Amino acid sequence: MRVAELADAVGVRPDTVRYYERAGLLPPPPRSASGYRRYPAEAVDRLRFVRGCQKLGLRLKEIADLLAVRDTGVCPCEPAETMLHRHIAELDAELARLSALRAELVELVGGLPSGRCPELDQGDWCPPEGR
Amino acid sequence: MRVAELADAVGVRPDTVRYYERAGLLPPPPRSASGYRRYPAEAVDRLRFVRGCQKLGLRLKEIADLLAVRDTGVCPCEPAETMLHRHIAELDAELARLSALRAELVELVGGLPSGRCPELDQGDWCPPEGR
DNA sequence: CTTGACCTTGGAGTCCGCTCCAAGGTCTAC
DNA sequence: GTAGACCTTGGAGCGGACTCCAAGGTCAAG
Repeated sequence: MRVAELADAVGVRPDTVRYYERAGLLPPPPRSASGYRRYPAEAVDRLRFVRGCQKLGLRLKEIADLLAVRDTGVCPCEPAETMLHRHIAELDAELARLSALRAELVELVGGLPSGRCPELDQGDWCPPEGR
Repeated sequence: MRVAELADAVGVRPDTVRYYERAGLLPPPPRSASGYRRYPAEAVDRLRFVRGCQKLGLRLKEIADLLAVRDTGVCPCEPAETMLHRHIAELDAELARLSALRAELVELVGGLPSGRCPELDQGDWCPPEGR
């Protein structure tokens, strides 16, 4: 299959497929006589693996590491587990941060219409009045 | 005050202050005879306003918009309220997304050690076995 | 045989908020 | 008067994952 066919099969753009190749996620495929990339059917699986991992929040570098293990013929479950545990911890931290931020924003806008402009901990909302 | 003094007063780097100036968040200050930036005391307030807004998750462009209103002498509460409401909605969406992702990861790692490698919705975890 | 859709490449641009650099000038304390 | 800490500028680099470009080559349909 050509690059656009592979891309279509997984719902990405041809540029993205070529980018993954440059990034080392997809092996350079064989070429037709005229230099076109000709992908074997397994390329679809591999590309789907990449997209699946991305949906889980893994970065391309991490996916590349998993694929490197997978390419030795070993299931990358073990490194994946460590990786996913770390990601869960990161998510927890991010969720806590965003929740706290949300609470702060809600409190702030809750006070806004009531009358006077608030002051942030630092920095006046209102312009200095002619001082 | 000099740029490093202003920066120290608010806990940022001199480069950041100059960056904010280039970005239109801080007005170009008067210069000393030798070309050094000489900030008036009010610059501290303005810089603190910027950092306070950033802590709330506003982007520099948005802060610039608020400051543009503030610079007309009007309190930017009204645009800020609209902006903050939008940010709360964005936070809600992001919190929902991350929560769902976390649940998915937890489910996935929960099943991992039990025995066999899972398959993602798309893309095998395990390498193709000699097919 | 022409049209138009595909393909190739390397490199640049995007967003965001810095952060760092080099090469030069200035200011302060001793 | 000199060391060393500051200041100036424009521009590049970073991270992350693309996305787009130009200039050229290829291929299938009509």
